[in-house]
Amino acid sequence: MTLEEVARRAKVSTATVSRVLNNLDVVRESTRRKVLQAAAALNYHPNLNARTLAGGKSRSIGAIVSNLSNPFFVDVLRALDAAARERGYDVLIEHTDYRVTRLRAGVRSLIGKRAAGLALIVSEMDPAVIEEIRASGLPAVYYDVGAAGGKTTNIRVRYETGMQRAVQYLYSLGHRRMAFAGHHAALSPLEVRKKAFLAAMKRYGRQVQSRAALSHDSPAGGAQAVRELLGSGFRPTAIVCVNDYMAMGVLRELRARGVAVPGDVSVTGFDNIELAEFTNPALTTLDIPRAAIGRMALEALLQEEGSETAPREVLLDPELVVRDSTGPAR
Amino acid sequence: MTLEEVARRAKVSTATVSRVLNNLDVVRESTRRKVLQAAAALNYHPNLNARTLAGGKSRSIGAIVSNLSNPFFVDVLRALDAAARERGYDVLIEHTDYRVTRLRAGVRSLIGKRAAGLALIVSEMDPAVIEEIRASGLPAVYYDVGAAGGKTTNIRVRYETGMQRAVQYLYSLGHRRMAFAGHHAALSPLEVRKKAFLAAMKRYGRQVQSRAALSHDSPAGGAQAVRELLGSGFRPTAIVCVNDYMAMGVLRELRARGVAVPGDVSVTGFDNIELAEFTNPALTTLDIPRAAIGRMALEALLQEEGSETAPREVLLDPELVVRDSTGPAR
DNA sequence: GTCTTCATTGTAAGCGGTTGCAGGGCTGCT
DNA sequence: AGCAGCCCTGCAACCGCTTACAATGAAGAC
Repeated sequence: MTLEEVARRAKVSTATVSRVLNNLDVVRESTRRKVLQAAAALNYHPNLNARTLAGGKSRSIGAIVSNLSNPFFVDVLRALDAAARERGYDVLIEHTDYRVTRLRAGVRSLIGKRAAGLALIVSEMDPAVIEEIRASGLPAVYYDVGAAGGKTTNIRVRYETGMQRAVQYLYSLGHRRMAFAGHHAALSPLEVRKKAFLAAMKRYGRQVQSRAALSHDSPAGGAQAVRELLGSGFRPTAIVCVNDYMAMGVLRELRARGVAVPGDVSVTGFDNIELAEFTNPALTTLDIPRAAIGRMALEALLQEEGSETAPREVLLDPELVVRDSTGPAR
Repeated sequence: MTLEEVARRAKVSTATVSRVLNNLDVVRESTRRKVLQAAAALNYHPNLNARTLAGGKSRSIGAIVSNLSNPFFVDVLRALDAAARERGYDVLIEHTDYRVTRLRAGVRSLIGKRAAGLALIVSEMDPAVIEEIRASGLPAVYYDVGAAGGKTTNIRVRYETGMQRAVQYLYSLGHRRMAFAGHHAALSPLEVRKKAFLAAMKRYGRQVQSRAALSHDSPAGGAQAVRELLGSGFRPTAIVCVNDYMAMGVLRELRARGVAVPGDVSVTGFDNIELAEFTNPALTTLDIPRAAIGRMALEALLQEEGSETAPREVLLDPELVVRDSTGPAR
């Protein structure tokens, strides 16, 4: 089915059909109905590829996340999607599984599809990719990984602040041996979180001991990290996790080993995903406003388009949410 | 950047550039290099819209799921994506939040983008949508909601079998008062699962009592269902959940009310998502081969394309996975 | 009744690629 | 030297839709 066939059937020109389909009000009501009827009768679906080609602009924005299985990313995505939908855009979702090659491929694909803007909510990054995006001229917003110049907005979370809050809280509960359970990601924010953790530890100097174990971003990875941690002989009284998703595995593994939480070991997460409230015990964590991030990302992208003054940099402070996975050190 | 600019810079025709970019081996090596160099220098990204328009065929397949927050859907999506990627396709992800209007919109969008095929992994459905897809002529695969005719493949899970296994297992543990915690979905498979549960119950006739509570698909919804269930005075010794995702909320709410699992009440889930293993207690559930579903969906779509004989109907049997959330009735 | 104006609709030139067909340059053969 | 034949390229039509501009006809102005 093409525009032309519809036009033929409605006995009008393709231009008119196009006008009707795009709600240009210049069309006479009777003509409009005729066209709509013809389109319906033919089960006509406008070719969106042709549309954006001819129109020059696209109504979709591209979003790339690292891991669709980690609810954090999905939450941001959903907010982004909802906001986009409100403005008449749809979003093309791409995911990388933390691999830079896939990041690059995703970006290329999105640019190739001529997305109206790019949202990179990823932990891995590569300068070349940033440069490629900049050169493409597309408005972009980066979460955590900073990028400068061009139509770029950065949304970042002050992990140092967050980690400090967590560590300080644990310290105040008497914890002096703390471990970090994270995962390898080419760059921030995981690296950042780990560094933030170490920095927070450093403030206490010799008073506290710490140690870090890295695995992959999943509950299984969290469990693995615990095994590594405990296997090493280091006996932490608290484990700070890079995120809630991994923390779920940390909790399970501790339980499996007969370690009571928070009796023997306290555990904290990061992100405050919905599930953090449903673990047993409920997880103490640091809240990041995921919905706001998604919304802001979209705003930023469309604003750039309108060339209004967009906030080039947004900073968010994680809030400590105390639940049941933390308690006084034994 | 357009093909033409690259051509100009490389001092060749657009046809040649196109050939190079598409790896048509007829091009002389030296020319090829020249073109590639020009393209790189210009940070050229082929316009995929123009490409599919001109080429007539697209390299992306569309996938629609009901709820991105429910890991079940994400798991099949990932498998689908991986399989697609292997064949040189990418997948356009659409999600509906269980709303038929969004389903319809998603399908239209996907057809408009001229996806090479459609995978509908959704719980809600509408005959009109099925008809629209059929009329579009696109190969499609449906998970659970059956559709007939056209280039259609159905993948379905024998919920009756699964539910029977769960109920029978619970029955053998002495349970006689069982409840079902599910959620409203316009159609299958939720309705199907509920019906399957009721059917399984019916086999025991008067010997067992049952009751169902419906909320929305989330841990919070599961908690809500428990509140409704217990608030009604019905005191089940076992709660069968429509899926693991909701079961997580069921577990939490029971705990919050001081109900021991499985001491006082046994709980079963459905799907066997990764997290089922990480709940406390670990969840007894019914396994559905999500990865296989994703893979099969893709195979089916591409097979249709090649017009080979594709299995029109695939049936899967859920396996009972016993963990720690079930035990003898009190 | 004639001319201007406005509301509608049509014409046709792209948008950025792909691809069938034609053509130019070389090679090898007689 | 002359010619067939193969490589490699270029030409140009077309994919389906948007949109600037032209054209049509009816209504209003004088």
